[in-house]
Amino acid sequence: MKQLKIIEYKNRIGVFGACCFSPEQTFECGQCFRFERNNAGEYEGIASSHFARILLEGEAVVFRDSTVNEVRDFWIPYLDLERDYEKIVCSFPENSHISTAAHCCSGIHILKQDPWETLCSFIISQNNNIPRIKKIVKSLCENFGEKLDCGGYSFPDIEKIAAAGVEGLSIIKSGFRAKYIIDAAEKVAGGKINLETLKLMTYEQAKAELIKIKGVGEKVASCVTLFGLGFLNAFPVDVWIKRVLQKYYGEDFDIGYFGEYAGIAQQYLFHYERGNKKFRHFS
DNA sequence: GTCCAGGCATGCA
DNA sequence: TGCATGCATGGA
Repeated sequence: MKQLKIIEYKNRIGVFGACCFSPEQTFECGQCFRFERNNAGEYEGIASSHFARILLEGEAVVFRDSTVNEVRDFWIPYLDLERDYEKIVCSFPENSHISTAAHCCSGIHILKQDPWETLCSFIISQNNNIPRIKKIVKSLCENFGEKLDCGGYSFPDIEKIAAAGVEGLSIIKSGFRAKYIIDAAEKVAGGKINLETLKLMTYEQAKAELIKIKGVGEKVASCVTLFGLGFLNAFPVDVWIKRVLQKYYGEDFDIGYFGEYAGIAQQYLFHYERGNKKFRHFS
């Protein structure tokens, strides 16, 4: 655990002492869908019903338009700023592909997102591309969320989505995923699945519960446990990760290879592999 | 027009 | 259990 210092100055709030945090890498690596880079080079967006503008200034993680309380109680946990990521990177197997990826993507933090928001977002992510996932999530919030002082919208309540039904949801154009979102909302709103209780289970138990929801399989469930429930050992395997594993680790890859922080390794590999493709594309 | 996108449900062997 | 196919939508 890192000891952080919060300092307020010129209507900004600076957090000092965090380890290896890059807003760009953290918000561009596909784990959340509501943050964008603005003209000032800050990352701005909404998580649940909290708005922030986030940037780096020297050693500090700086927040504009926030209060000290909000930074301390919401954003520091959300951005996982107290965790010692350097120590975790050192725990990965040396001289492997993960070393390169980790070095390159060392600014990624695993966000502690709201479980319901994460569940919805990753149901939407299936067989979809990131720009359109963002578009659909935005539409979901604008149509069913609450308007906030910043001008944006909160992520919608479970009950509001459950009440909308499949037909009501058609406005967001999520296609065949609408029925999955509604099934998730009904199961959670109806108490069949308690998302907070999942945090107290083992990773395997929590995942098994999530897979009871229609449209939630191994991959989506892994993402929800990793980004929404705090299981850093979760290792979501999607098309990109499959490619990486085959390329660098062979067919007989053992899922336990990266240990208790496999999810962090997964994000390094995912972001690194996607970055490589982009690079090739432009070269 | 065709292909593809942080998958999953379904049907069939 | 393992594999093929359809699925809504929109950008390249």
